[in-house]
Amino acid sequence: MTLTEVASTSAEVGATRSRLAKVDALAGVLRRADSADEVEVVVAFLSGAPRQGRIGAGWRTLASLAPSAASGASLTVGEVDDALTATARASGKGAAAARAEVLGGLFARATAGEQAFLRALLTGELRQGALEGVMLDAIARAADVPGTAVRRAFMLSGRLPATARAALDGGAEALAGFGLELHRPVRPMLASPGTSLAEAVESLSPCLVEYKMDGARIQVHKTPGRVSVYTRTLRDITASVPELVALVEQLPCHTTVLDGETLALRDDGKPRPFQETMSRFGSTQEEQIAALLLRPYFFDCLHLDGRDLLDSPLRERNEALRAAVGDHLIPGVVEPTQEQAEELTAAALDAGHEGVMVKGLDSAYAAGRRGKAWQKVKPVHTFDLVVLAAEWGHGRRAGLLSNLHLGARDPDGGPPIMVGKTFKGLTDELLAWQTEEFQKRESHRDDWVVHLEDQPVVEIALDGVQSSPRYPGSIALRFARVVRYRPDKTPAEADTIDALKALRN
DNA sequence: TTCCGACAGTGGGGTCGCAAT
DNA sequence: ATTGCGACCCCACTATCGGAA
Repeated sequence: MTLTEVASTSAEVGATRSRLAKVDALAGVLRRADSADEVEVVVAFLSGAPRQGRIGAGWRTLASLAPSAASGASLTVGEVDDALTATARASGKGAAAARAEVLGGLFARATAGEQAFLRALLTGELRQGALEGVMLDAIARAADVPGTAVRRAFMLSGRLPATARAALDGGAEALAGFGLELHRPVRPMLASPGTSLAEAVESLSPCLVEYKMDGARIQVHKTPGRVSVYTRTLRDITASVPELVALVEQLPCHTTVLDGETLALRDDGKPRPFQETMSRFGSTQEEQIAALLLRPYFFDCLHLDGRDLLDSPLRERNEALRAAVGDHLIPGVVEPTQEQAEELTAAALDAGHEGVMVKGLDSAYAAGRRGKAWQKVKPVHTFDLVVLAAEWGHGRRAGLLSNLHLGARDPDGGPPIMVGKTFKGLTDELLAWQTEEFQKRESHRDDWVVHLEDQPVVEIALDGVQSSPRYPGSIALRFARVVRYRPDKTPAEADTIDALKALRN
């Protein structure tokens, strides 16, 4: 199959807003693939995720290529796939030059339309309104099998191209062949935000409430003599977490798959800031690994000593979990009253954790989905801050002022101190309003930023603050989002940076 | 007819590894 | 030694489509 056909399909998918039409177009191109190998490549390209993963070249590298476009189309998807493999393989001294060489050659053979597609694909900005979810439906359509069968196979294999290959090659039977396999990670179940503790407990009852900790998600597979540890995105990090491996080896079970959170603690038992856990988590250096001990807190069990539990209700998985992990269980309470749920939440916050998770005890493990069966409840802090400037948006926000620069009041009377940015929480209406209003209040601008005088006050919700090497006040907001503008307030009435700093414990 | 689940898009801060300077 | 890029952790929220109620 030619790259042109894939690129034009992407354009076709991007041109319609109808999801059914997107699925039609994608299913069509999958049916026309010449081989099973080609199906994998086409699925990868049109879901925005090349099989090579990240290839070590981003927007900066691509911008430096700037070759002229070929006049005629000649590239096949197989050739492009080979070029990406060669690019990803480059390492060591001269790797950047080698990548530029390969990609430069590839781009020189591509037409203008093909270049645009490749550029979007490699920077992760396909913006065709179809990624994994829509592609799953397209695979089901192309192979004429139920969507649920495709979704399940994807959840278990974690790989979309391999799922598509099985569906188109062997149909429903091949898809049913995917099972939970030890040392092959499944996509983790995700949670959605809950409105309040009372509502979450009420709507999910009978439920389980447990601590929500501020660390990194881990999935652990154990068979006799072997332990593997994976991240939320299914990356294998076994080699960089030896203390977790050693600990799992000692657990009172032979074969298991566990889901949990890992983080580092202070000497007094309280959690270290997320930044410190991440520093340790991301490192592969031995001294760093020895310097800070990661601890696991398990909250789910997908397999125990020969028994698959994915489809079992949480109640049963929780019983298996308790048998499997000993005292490395995350603190929680089964079928609490509202009062007990509140007590647990207070205890979690008091211990320095983020909040709690509320989970329906009758629910199966719906991997890879952000369903309502798991809800997180965290306290929200709101502050009145000053808008210092705004940046022009991209994509569907092109031509609109989007990303706000936020400042806190200086208690000593100086100019506001920048503490972060946000683009979240803005409706189309608000985007349109601020684009017009801010240009009236403009003091000056550069390429991407419009700076304001007569700065408006905006109410911002946030999860907390963290220390920052970037901002002048040495703190930055975590997960800031707009609640509403406060035209009734002046910058002199905004919250101070000291009030924000008080959030740090 | 209305409601709501699922999806994609739009980006935020921080840290690490690695190669180039 | 420092800097910049790329990758990957954590994450909230809105708009939209189309099936469910």
